[in-house]
Amino acid sequence: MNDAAMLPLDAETKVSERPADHEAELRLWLRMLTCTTLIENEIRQRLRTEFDITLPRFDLMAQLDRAPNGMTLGELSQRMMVSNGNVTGLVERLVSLNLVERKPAPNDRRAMIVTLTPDGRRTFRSLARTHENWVAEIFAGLEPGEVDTLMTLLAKTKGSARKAIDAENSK
Amino acid sequence: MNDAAMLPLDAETKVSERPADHEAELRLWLRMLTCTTLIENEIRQRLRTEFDITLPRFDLMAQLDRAPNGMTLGELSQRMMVSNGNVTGLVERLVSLNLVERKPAPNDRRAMIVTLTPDGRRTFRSLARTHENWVAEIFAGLEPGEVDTLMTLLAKTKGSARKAIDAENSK
DNA sequence: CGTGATTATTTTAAGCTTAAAACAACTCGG
DNA sequence: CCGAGTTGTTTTAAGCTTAAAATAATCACG
Repeated sequence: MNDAAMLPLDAETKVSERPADHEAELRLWLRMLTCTTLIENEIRQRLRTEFDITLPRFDLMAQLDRAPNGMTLGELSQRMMVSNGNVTGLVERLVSLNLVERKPAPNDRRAMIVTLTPDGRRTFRSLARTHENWVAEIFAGLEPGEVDTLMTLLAKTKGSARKAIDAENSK
Repeated sequence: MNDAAMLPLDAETKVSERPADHEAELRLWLRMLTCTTLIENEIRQRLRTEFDITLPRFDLMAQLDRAPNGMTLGELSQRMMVSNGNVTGLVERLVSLNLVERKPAPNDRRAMIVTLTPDGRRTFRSLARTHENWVAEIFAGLEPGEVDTLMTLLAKTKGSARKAIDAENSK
């Protein structure tokens, strides 16, 4: 079945040097990406057509909603997994819509603290309720047990990925 | 524990109208997104620093590599799940690098067929080998059985999402 | 045939995103 | 206390991405 199984591999041969025998992982990655993109595109489109807001703006507001005292731009960038400059621009646009506020941090003159405005919080909470229902509908075909299994396996995947990334970064 | 459990819900109340009792699905979606973004960012960065190519260009070439006779721009756009205009631009840039070729379709004067150039195919195949090893390392922490389970559950998730999307689109 | 709807692509404007460089403020060891 | 290195943010240039409108060719069907 598997080409690799037929090769007389030295026990010391590193995974990364073996010829193409990682199809299962590659197919898994592609499926994961397809699945995520499919859902993400749908949510993006619904946010736009039903609420006239972009997905990145929604995501940024979601982060702030969980942080009662606001967050610095750097924290936002880390949690959203996007670059610093990206957050600068997003915040600017949200400030101009009066959905978030940006004020200097009390203890560090370099940092800015971003918070939702009352209007922003009200708006986000309303969007979030609908958004949660969309997600529920999208995942409605899974049994509760399957949801749990996916949670666990994705947590494990994340751990595995982190490990590979850290190994690469410490080279 | 759950606010919703304390409300006197009518048995007829639709799922989509109940207050927030879909936390499990929402958390699953966020974890899926985090996991995918983590891996995607890493692959994007490696492609850039090690091969000086962007992820979208790599993805486009990957599609073409699987289609010996090339594909139209529309097919590319559908398979990559991006807009038509996006593909137009990507192909232009890849043509200017001599990695892909664009020629009129024989049977339809509206359509253009895109193929890898010999140079493009050689380049892609080389990148793809390394890419596959990266993916294998990233998923190395999963047992083969776990990979299978994930494949199955993601397929089911995709089906569930498709169903929800189609339902929405046919309204 | 001809015409109205559909399909394939490109164009446009706006916004998103990154990497890298620049700048300012902070930290800490000498 | 001061300078080197670090950290937080912004700026820049390039590329990615979308939605919507425009163009052009095909198709269906009366």
